[in-house]
Amino acid sequence: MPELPEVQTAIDDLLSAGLPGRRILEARVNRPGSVKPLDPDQFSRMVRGLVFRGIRRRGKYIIFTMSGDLSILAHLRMTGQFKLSSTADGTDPHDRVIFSLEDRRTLRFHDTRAFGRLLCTPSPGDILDRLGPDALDPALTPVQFTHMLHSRRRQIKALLLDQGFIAGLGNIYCDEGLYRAGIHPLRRSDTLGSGEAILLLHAIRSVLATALRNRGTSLGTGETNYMSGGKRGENRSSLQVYGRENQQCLRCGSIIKKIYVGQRGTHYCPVCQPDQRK
DNA sequence: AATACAGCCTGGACGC
DNA sequence: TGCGTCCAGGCTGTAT
Repeated sequence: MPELPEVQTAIDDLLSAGLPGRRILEARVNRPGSVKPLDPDQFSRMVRGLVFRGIRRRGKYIIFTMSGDLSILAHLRMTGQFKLSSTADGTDPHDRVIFSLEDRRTLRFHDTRAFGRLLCTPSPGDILDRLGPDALDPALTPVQFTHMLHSRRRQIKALLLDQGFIAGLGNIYCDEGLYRAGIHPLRRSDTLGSGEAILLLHAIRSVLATALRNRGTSLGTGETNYMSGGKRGENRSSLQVYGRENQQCLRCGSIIKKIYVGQRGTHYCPVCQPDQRK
């Protein structure tokens, strides 16, 4: 599932493949829903002739800075991937949007489950300004993070998943961060001591940094599996709780539990993350 | 303000 | 083997 490390890996791969500087000759939208709320013709007309200038990330959004003061915002959601091919390969039914580039390569937005979106806009801030600070933004200090947690009173796991609170975390790295910080996923955010809050931010960043080094987490195989640059991510072996329900905790040997928090599967160790709800 | 839940999708895992 | 059923996930919109 693309979360911050997977999105960053996708960006890094596009950068090293030399996407910046390339011009879009034409865009074909195979699935109208993938460019909503624009309609396919509108989208194609808008991006035709634009040149990729830069690629950045904010939370889980990819921001392609384009010529003409436009941006293309991409959200991969569950199964979105960008594929850059040197030739016009055979058609794939899951290539939702296909960009023909001036250098004869093709950039494909491949998305099995079709949850992902591409948006071309002059004002990406309309969307990005709704996000909280990026989890890896050094401007987010432990002290600020502590204040943020104390100003809300929600279950910590649900809060970390809220992109308007902090941007970039998804289900996997939330569970991993809470585990490493020893915090129960149902703890209310305003009951965390400042020591715990600081530990949590550090744990989250450490989990993300490891995942980034491993090029993200790929789980199963096949169509729904995360890949970038034609390669799987190697982070799965670094996961300590996610997907390990009914297995032993690697730290204390207790059995990892799975519960649901806000309709999301949530994995934790009942001993290492004691329930101290107030 | 927080929570719940449907809806968007479809491959893959599972049970029979 | 082949069918049916359920699940996974991020995010938005609506209702409570």
